[in-house]
Amino acid sequence: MSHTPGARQAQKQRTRQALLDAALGLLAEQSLSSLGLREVTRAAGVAPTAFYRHFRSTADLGVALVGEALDSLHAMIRTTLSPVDDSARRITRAVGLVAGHVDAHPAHVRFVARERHGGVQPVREAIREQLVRFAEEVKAELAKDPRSRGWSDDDLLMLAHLYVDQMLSTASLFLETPGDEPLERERVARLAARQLRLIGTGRAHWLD
Amino acid sequence: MSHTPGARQAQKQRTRQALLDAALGLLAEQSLSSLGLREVTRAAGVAPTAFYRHFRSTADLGVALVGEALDSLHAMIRTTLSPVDDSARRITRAVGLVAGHVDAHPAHVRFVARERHGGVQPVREAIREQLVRFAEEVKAELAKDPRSRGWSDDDLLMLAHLYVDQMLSTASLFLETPGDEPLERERVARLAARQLRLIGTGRAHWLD
DNA sequence: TCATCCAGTTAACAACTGTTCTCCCGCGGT
DNA sequence: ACCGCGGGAGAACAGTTGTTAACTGGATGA
Repeated sequence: MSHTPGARQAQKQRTRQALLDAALGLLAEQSLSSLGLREVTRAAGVAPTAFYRHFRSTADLGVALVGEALDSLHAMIRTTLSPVDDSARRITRAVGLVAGHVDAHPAHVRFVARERHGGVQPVREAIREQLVRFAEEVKAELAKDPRSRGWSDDDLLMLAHLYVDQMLSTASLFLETPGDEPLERERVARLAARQLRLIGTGRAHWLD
Repeated sequence: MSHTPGARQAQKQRTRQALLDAALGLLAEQSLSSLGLREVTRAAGVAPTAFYRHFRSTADLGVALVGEALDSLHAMIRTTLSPVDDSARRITRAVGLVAGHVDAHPAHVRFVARERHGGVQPVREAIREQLVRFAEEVKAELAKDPRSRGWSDDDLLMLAHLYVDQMLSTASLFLETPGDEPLERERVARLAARQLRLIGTGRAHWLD
């Protein structure tokens, strides 16, 4: 019907996205290593064999999901980053950003937390690689802070990893608390804020 | 009375242990949610139907594994606990204990790290419950320290959770570094030591 | 306009899964 | 010495799995 260039590839990427979305949905209640090829195609509404047009295996699909999930995390890290200091107001703002991201992309957060130590090696490596990149980005931002004067590169990277791990841990904690329990959410938020404050305190006196 | 040392029940627990060990071995390269009943019995050298004499499902077996794995972690936490202070010597000792435990029980560490956020809800809850118990134990030990004077119970628990998470993170990091790379191991050990030192520094100035 | 390409389909394969029933046989209590 | 309990084996069940092959039909490029 339409000779518009790209309608072909557009449809292909559409079903590819349908497969990714279907998989992400199914991964809410299982791990990637138990995700079946047919299961995914069934949920996506396509024939089993169509899967091979996009991915070699479910592990391959998992690696693609890592990119998707970490892209959304990337945006949050950026916004969480700029105000990295100990001011109580900014810490609570950072925790709020994490909470908001968990609300906006719960499946992505769950996927990363679950498969970071999961049973599929290529996916583990892909996640680790991305988290290292994040830590380096955080380190670069920390280096700009006047408070980092006198810090070695290694120590800055160490602190960056600590922040990244803490953020992921907090996100996973938010994920586990049901959304209809605002008082529990507040408890988690205050716990995370205090942990960030303690790390910040350690940072302030690191060179003593 | 059923206090009979019975060769009967002894054999039963023997095959039960064989199932647990076989499962733990298989879980080195996959997640619990993809672990098959027949797969386990095959590796254990028993008939598939024998499985039901001990567990209702693989998820049930997973919960049993949590107990086993966390028992071994428990012992390490205890020994790591007593010298919780900032002396560089004791920190490196604690890190060494973690490294030693990973060497002694790699499968247990891997299982806990993997299934803590894994796809089987009952197992996740069992792990979380045990980790909460650990944190409370750590908190109790921290409370004995004269340095904790003036700390609120909530803050002590917060710090305890931070220590537990940090220990698990370190253990998982050791697990991922191949054992035949002593220089990489040393790098991980020093990273963990510095992170502990930073937390300890924050602790020392918490009440400022 | 027409031949080509290629995402998606249908059909079929052997292999594997969890679960039920039936049977076996050695230990434990009497 | 006997019988019953119960851990384990064996066979069979209907479903599901990943993967290959041959096919269809609409978009694509000359």
